[in-house]
Amino acid sequence: MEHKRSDVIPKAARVLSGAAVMRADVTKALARSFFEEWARTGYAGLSLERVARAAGVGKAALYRRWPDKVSMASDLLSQVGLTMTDVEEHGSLEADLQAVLLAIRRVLRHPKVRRILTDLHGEIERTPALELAIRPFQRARRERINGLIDRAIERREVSPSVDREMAADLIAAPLYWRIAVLGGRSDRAYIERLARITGAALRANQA
Amino acid sequence: MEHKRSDVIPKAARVLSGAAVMRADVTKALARSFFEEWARTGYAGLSLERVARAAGVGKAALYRRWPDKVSMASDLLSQVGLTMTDVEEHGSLEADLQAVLLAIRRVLRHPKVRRILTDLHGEIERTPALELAIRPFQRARRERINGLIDRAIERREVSPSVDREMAADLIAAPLYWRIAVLGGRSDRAYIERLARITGAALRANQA
DNA sequence: TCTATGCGGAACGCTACCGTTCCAACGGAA
DNA sequence: TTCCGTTGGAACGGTAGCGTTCCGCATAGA
Repeated sequence: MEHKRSDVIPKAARVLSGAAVMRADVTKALARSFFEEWARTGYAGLSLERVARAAGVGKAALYRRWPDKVSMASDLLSQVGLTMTDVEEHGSLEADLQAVLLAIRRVLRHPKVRRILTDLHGEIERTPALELAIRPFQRARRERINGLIDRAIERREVSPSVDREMAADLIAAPLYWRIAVLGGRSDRAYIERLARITGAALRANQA
Repeated sequence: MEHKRSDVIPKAARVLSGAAVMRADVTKALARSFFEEWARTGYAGLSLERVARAAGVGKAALYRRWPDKVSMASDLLSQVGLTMTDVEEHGSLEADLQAVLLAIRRVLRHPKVRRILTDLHGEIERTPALELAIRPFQRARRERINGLIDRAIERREVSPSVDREMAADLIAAPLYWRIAVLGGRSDRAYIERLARITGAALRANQA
């Protein structure tokens, strides 16, 4: 937060120094090993000493970049690319839904992402600073779903008085529950049917 | 598992001993403080030393009952009452749904339950033994939903070829997501609308 | 009353992580 | 080529939990 990387290494240092800048490969190795350890041990069990060791890096190099665990987590999370390029328009509510569900599944399929995400959801109540770090992700998902609903309203597939908040819950929750919480499978047929049924729910969703 | 309380204190000891049995009030204090600490620090950060201290009890008293953390957690979880008395029949699919949703909300409203549950879902991937301990709860929820669907089929409200697995996901997930993951509210109106919309989804759910 | 056992409390040795500090060595910009 | 900050590595004192062991006391059944 107040100790982002840019604070630790003021620009002046890069410009004025007649010598080395912090090595990008070391930073990358630390970030990689941070998420690796997070998935393995959970946030609470995460040891910065082990992170540095696993990265093949001295502890000093880590503490020179981030002052503590929560700053490191927030900073790294905020740098994860929001690969939200798709503004899908697939012709119908069900087709749009299926595209969104497939996108969610694509993310939740990575075991590391799945573990970090469930762990994060439990940890946020204990470490509120982490909530700020995932706000952008929540907003991104929300906007994506809002776009989907806007198009459905234009097509007169759902009522303009639809409850968007509930719609967001209806779309994201069942798949998250199935994959991340229950550890279950979700093949193509499951996604297709879930899209169809969620579509029916949204058509019935009006204030 | 292999170290349940009944193993640690064989019946013979109670019968043959000319003296004291382990005190129930101490056991109860330990159980209480175990869940308290769990909600506060998370499973990974849970220290048995702190549990004993908070219970006003010596560490020896704790280790005399359970050999380690995971045994204690499994044993205590298995003793939590499954308050599943209600076999609700409320006349319609939507009314039954609303009753189930209200029951779920009643559980998730307790902050301690909510914290332990989200923490548990994250921890299970790391500590598979915990999964066995919550199987009974999952089964109970599943049977409850199965009963609801059976009645809906009898009333010809949903197709007999309904996908029960998906139905279970559709019913439980959105409310869990909203309350436990997002930390959001869920007033009476929300529950009523969610019941109505979920009903529409189930009516559309057929193979 | 006698007696066996659980009781709280304290201490044991061990391991691990924190956050800091020092060092000699390396390497890129001027 | 010079020079200066980053590098990996090691060590620091401090905190904390684990799982065990030992006390002297309290207690409840025979």
